[in-house]
Amino acid sequence: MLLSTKGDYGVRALIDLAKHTGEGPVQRAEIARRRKIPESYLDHLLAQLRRDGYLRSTRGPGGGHELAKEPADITLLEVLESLEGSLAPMECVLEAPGSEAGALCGQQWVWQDIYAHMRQRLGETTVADLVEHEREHERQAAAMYSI
Amino acid sequence: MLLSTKGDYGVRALIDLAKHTGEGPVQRAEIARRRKIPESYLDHLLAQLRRDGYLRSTRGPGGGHELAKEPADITLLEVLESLEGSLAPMECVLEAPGSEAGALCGQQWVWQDIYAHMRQRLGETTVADLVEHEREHERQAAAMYSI
DNA sequence: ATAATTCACGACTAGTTCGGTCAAGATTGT
DNA sequence: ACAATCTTGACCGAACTAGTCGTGAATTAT
Repeated sequence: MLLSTKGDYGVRALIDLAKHTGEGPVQRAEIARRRKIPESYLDHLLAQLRRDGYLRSTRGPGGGHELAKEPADITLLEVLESLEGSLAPMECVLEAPGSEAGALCGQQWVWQDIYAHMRQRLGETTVADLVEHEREHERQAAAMYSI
Repeated sequence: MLLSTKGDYGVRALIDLAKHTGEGPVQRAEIARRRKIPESYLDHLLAQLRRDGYLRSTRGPGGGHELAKEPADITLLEVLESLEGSLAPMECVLEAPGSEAGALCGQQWVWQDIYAHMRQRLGETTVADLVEHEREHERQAAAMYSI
């Protein structure tokens, strides 16, 4: 797996926060319950996201977490790289294309192509898109149920 | 990283064998030296590739390893999945698109798209292509040197 | 003041994977 | 017999994963 649960859970949390913008701070426990994330683990991910400026937190009763940016201004690429580090699929894609290490690898050119496509897709997808997709999914589920 | 050194080294070994088809068995030590792979580690990778039918080995003096298939009939996809297991970039891409786990994930649709593209590219690239690319690289390097 | 609520931060842990090494054995050529 | 070569499995340290837990700090309600 390229992504660990960090990238999965962290994005889930951002989606949850994006869906509740303008309703005041959302508590960790709520996010954890709704998105099925162990609460004490979510802690670390929220801390990371806060350090990188994606959300701000307030303590005390009525406190919680809020997005610090517009959902449409947060790309999947930047969030995942914040949570997971580099998304390079293999070591040698990070080497220069003409380098000795790149040539020794033998599959560098294939993976650099795949990596570029991956970053393109992740870079053009925002948290707002993810929320929109989820809302669409909910509408379809509701329609099914009403039949 | 999605790929460990297994996928890297294993493919290097296949490229090396493909380049020496028709010259009789190639020894482990030769491959290890040319491709900069720890020999006793390469051992395991050759064993895996043999089990999956990509090469055959002969023991004793003059023994070594040979490809069991045409280089053009070995795709990068199958080799890497043999060496690394599933290349799924995250857990939820393996869930059904409409499932509960898929919906909970939130980014499933994006990654299924990326995964499909990745498999497409890897599936249409063969060991023969990798060898050809390497030969092209060598020609260019030789041209540079002759100036 | 003080109690209750909520986040903040770091220590700790069990389990797994990574990237190997090493030793003992099997097989074959000379 | 002996040397070259592959075969197999045991073993190992370091790093990473996916958490838990405890203490403390900030804020609000009473």
